[in-house]
Amino acid sequence: MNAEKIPDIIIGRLPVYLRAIQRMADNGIKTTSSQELGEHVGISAAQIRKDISQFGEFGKQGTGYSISYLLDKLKEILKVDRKWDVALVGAGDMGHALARYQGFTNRGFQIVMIFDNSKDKVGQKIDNFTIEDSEKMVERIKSAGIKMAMLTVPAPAAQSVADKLVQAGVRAILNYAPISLNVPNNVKVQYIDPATHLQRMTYYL
Amino acid sequence: MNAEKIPDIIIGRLPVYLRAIQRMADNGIKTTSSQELGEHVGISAAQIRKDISQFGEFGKQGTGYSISYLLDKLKEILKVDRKWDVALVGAGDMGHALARYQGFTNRGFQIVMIFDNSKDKVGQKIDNFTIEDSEKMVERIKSAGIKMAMLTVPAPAAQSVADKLVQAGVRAILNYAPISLNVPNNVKVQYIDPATHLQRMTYYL
DNA sequence: TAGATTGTTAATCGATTAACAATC
DNA sequence: TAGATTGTTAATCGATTAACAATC
Repeated sequence: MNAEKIPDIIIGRLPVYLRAIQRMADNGIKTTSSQELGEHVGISAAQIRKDISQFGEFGKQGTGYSISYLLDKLKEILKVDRKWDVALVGAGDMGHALARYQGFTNRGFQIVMIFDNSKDKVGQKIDNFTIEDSEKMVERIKSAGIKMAMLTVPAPAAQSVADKLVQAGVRAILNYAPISLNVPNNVKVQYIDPATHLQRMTYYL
Repeated sequence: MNAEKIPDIIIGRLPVYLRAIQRMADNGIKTTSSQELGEHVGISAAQIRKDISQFGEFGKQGTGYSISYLLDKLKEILKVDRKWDVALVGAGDMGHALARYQGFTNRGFQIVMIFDNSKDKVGQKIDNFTIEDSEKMVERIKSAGIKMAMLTVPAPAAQSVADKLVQAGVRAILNYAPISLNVPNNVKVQYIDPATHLQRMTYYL
């Protein structure tokens, strides 16, 4: 493991490699090469080798990478060799879809709390979860030591909820609200805004 | 308008600028500066000026940018000064959430068809939409001339559905399935995979 | 006018690619 | 061994930043 700072852009590609390697593992494949992996994810073989080699020598000349070994290493690097508790804020349609999404559990995450500020929704159930009152959010997150949250509230509420999440000790926010969030440097935000993503493609049509 | 090729990375930032400018317009603000806009979106003022100036001289020295003018120009550049028809494939929880999402219509998009391959779901309604049979998808999309699609099918089905979308003439796919898609060069794909996005942040925790 | 802010240039910084010795 | 493929270096390419003349 290298002590120098790894660029964000490399960290951003690792989950894509991990996803592809996991899929190969699920298909019973035992080894792969930077070339083959590159074809799967649409990235050059040279870049994949360079990215991976930032963290150690995980391959073997002549034969490539052991899938199970690389899988373990990538999970370890990304710290998804454990399961992170995640709070979900906003129990609208998108919140419901995420609460019921089956794809988190194999990939290092589990939703453990759902909040909403509507008195109608508080107390209702989504599968096994009971929607809790946003008023108790800071306290609940803080005492549970939760570091990650997903934000599916309307845009006008998003910044003030984000502020509360930060106050509660959350360090990583997956933001579904269509607005840029202002957070301290030590807090990470990832944005998912379907309209923004669509707008990144229309230019080329 | 500049004839040279604009880098993808710049095109990718424009929707973020557009979103912020739209918000300022909604708040009744009339002008802004590269500095102010930069603070809102977390990008340096120099970069914003450079990005915008690729497409023309939209600002005024001393006073900055007219919000309404910049709004119009950004929409025009991104081709969201019109409304794009979008097909939605996969009527699971995520498909339902997108079908009911209110955030597309002001931003240049409208879902016009929803497909699923489950015989149970075909014929059911989501708000005003009737879920259609995937078997008719290629024909329906082709005859309607639809160029954009959102993919919310399970990962194992995603590639084959993407192939059909391409065959139907779709040129832009917003892919919610947790898998890298293989498409021709003239087809754009954007990826939304919440687990991948979360995994981009755990490294820093 | 004086102050503010653009658009743009040049310098810096960072990322990607090509190439190949090392070696499995 | 011969063939394949890594890890790494150096070269190239591209993106960001700093600085400032132009000008509103």
